[in-house]
Amino acid sequence: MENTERLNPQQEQAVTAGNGQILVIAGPGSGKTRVLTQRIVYLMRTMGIRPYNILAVTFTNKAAKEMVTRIEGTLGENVQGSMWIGTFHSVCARILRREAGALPFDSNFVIMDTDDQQSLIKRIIRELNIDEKSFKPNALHNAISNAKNELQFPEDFPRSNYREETLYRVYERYQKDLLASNSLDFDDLLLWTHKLLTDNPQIRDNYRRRFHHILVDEFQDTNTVQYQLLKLLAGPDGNLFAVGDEDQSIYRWRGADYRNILQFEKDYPHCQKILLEQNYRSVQNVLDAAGGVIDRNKNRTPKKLFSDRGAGELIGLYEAEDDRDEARFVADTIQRLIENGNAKGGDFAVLYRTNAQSRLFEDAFLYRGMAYRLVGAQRFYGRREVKDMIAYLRLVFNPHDQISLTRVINVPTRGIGAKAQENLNLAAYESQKSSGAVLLDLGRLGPESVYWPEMGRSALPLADFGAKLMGWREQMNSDPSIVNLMDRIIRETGYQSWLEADSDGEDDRWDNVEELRKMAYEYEERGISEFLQNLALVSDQDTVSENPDCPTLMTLHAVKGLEFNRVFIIGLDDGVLPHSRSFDDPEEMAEERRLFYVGITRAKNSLTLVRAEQRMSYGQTDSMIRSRFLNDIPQDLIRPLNEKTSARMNRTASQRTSRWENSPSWSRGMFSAASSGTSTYTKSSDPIRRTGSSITTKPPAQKSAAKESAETEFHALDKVRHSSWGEGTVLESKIEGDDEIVTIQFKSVGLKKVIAGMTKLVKLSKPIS
DNA sequence: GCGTTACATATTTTT
DNA sequence: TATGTAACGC
Repeated sequence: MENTERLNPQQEQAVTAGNGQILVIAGPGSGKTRVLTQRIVYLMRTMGIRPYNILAVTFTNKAAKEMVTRIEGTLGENVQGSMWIGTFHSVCARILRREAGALPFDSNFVIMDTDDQQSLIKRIIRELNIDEKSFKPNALHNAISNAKNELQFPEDFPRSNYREETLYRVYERYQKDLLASNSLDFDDLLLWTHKLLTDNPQIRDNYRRRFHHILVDEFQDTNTVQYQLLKLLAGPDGNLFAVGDEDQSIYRWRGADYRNILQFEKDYPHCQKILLEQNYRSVQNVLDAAGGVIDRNKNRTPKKLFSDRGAGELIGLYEAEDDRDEARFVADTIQRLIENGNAKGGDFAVLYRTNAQSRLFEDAFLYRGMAYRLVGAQRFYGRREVKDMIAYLRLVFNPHDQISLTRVINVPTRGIGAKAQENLNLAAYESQKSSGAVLLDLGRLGPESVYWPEMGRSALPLADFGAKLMGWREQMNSDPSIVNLMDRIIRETGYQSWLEADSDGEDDRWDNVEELRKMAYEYEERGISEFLQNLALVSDQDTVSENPDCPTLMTLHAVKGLEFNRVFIIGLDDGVLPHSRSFDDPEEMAEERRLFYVGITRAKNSLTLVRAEQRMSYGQTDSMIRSRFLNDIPQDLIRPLNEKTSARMNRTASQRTSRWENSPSWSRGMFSAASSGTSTYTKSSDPIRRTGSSITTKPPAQKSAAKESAETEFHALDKVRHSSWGEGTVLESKIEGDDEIVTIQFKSVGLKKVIAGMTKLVKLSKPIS
């Protein structure tokens, strides 16, 4: 985003708005982050607010980090210690740990992630003898999550029919089990904080007094609890600065409700509403296309995005014969532009509705030997091997953690099967202890343990594992190093060789464990407790390089907040882009539209839309009709790409597939509504979930090409002086948007990132000694 | 326990 | 198609 220029009048108005409630509707690319950070700077510099009195809430760690970087870069002072900037979840976790005295759990609670929740629910279903056919774990999980988002504890949950009664029983048990392991799930963090602040007015008032100014990012994505929390913290007359955009709300299915924006205006009738419509990212054609699509939605603040970047190219539209042709077209186009020297790999993003769509594109890129980056569904922390190691550490830290125990008790397999676990759990239940406690008893006393006889044949392997667990606990207590503990666990369980033997074809699984080991290393000083506490709240995006020099493949959801020079949106077919699951619900259709809108507005200079007449889904070829959303783009902005590309493609013999080689007339005109209108649309285009790596760059050989188009003023190893942090050495400097972000190792305060130009940064001619 | 097979099931995933 | 898993037999 530009930043050397002055704020535009609306931005200025937002930044310098006085006290009270401010609602900033920030269109895509309108300098939202800048307004937010400048606002904080303004509060501190001009209004004299202490950082201690400011709370800024975001949805992602990345956004929080970015804000810290920018604020510190601008102010030239450290605010991280005093100002609270973080995600809803991390802020709540922090509050809960501070106030645990008033809560039914310990301050060192552990946060369960989605997988943990899922397996816990599965176990409960089995234990309560509930019919697994009519109550799917996923559905139950959703029901519980929704209940929590709507501020319902089990006792508040409706029980007016059999179904609800069953849900209630699972929910109640689920909550009980979580507390028994001193664990909270993501939703609990918000729910318990809400309860804490509601039940304890004096605690609530403490926080109200502290947070004079509350700022929220991505306000359209708040759910009920989150919005209620904000209101609790701000109070009826508080200073609440909310930035959002109804049009970019794409997480409805997770409880997000963009109508909180409307609600905000009702709840705070005196609020100031400011509209940011000037776009600094895209050319006007892209914005007009986006406007055409989004204007059809109701319940929104009408906006007219404008840009001074010129009209730019027309929006390309390619109607492929089938999905392979679709991938082929995109890969060829990208390859051509790169080879011509007209673009760099990093300029491109290929966006799609569902992860399954990435497959053909991966094939196409691999076939051409082109590097690409896949931002995938499978998260780093969701990987089995990573989760296993975390579960081990959690179990050592807290042997009563039943969920972790269940996860690793027989991984790698050590002769503790279903029967043995049953015995163990039963004995625990009967003696009113946790399974972990019984296990430790067996480990310590062996055959002398009172539990030994009832374990039957499984006594030995159980005692053996118990003894190991005991050893690890001793290790943890005598040696604070997490890495040493991890290494010992790996050694004594033979985890590495088991993993390597077990993983068929997947070569990078051990790498993931090593990656976790690295992360643990960073926590050596803070200790295992903090490591475990933070683990679930850390997103893996933080560990990934920002701009690789290659095209990125990702879902429309994942691209939110990013921008690319050239964007391809693929799969513009009814049933894929408005996804067929959304057909019967107008709200869902509106969200599909927003999703498309978000995709379009990622493009800075060039946007190409692609669809396919036929697609393969579940081994079946379906005829598709063009997405209804295409009709909402002003038609004079669209340039059909078919004929041209067809001519070129016929010359590229080596890349043909036999399929379209013989195809009679695959090249269609721009609007093939007539031909496709006759085709039958068969419903299922539901894709399959890919289990891939979270964020992968392939082929690895081309992974880390060092580039940076624009020239940086500072370079690695430059010695510099900063107005308040003193002297330091530049480690890295790179252009992000229009900012130059300089990473500096300061003698006084260590590693910091600074925005050149925002702060006085003087190059020292002579090296500092 | 482990390996096989049959079977249903298949958006999106900030924390 | 392709994947995760439940059920079965060794």
